[in-house]
Amino acid sequence: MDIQNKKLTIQEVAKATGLTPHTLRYYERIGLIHPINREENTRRCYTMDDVGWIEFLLKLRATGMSIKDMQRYAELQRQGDETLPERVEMLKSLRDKVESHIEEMNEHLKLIHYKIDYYSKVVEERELVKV
Amino acid sequence: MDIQNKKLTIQEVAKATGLTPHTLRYYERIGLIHPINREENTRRCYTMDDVGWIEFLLKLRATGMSIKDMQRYAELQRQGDETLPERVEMLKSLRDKVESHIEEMNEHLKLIHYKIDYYSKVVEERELVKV
DNA sequence: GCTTGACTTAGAGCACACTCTAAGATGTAA
DNA sequence: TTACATCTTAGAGTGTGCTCTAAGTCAAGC
Repeated sequence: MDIQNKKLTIQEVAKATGLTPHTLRYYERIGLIHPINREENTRRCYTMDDVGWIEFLLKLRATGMSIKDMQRYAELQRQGDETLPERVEMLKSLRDKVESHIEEMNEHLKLIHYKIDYYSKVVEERELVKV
Repeated sequence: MDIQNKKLTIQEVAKATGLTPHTLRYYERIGLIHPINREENTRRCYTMDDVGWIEFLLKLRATGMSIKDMQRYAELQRQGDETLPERVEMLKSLRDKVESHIEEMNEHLKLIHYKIDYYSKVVEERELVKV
């Protein structure tokens, strides 16, 4: 069988994505994932495309996008190419948010470095006094 | 009155820090802030030092430190200089977490940039076909 | 003196994002 | 065939971090 057409069980997708079967069904229920095909029986049969989409979702999630916004994005995706401009706008807004978040983290990092250095020196001096 | 010794009401601290009075009381209740002095009556009287501590807390929070860890840090801070080594360890662990978080965000940012470019080109081509 | 508004507390309620339970159906191995 | 694991659903429960409510006290302005 073509590896691209390989069908996967919910367990296999869970293992591949790091999500639990519970969470995969939850994401489908709330519309983050389109209704997965059921082949032969009532059980879900995922494709590699589905896994790709879930991995993209996880990246959106990791950047701090809310479920609400991911639902909107998923809905647009299902509506087809007509919605590309709106999706680009969403991605641009996300890009700006992530960029300013990174800037903020870099600022906080400076303070953390400063505190580590300063406190380390104080500890050193206290050690010297003891000896 | 010396500006450093200026006493502040909960409203003033709320305005200065961006937290609400509710949240300020909550943070005190759970030990993120030491019990604030009550002068003349039962009402809280904050000092500039208190505001400085709260601002530091907000930076810890912004880096994703949990309330539980902030409680631990606050407790150590109140115990004095003996706990400096443990606080340095906490800060080092936070530094590592923030650094790898920033790295991850930069990776995600690349994908977002790529998608924006790719989709923008697709949209452009669709526009050309229409005209 | 009275109203208005800010303060106090303990504790309830909320939004988010899962995470799990219960009860039943179905597939797989011995 | 029997046992057991895994699947299904709807819906309840959980952890985190607030956020608000209720009921009462207090102080300042009209």
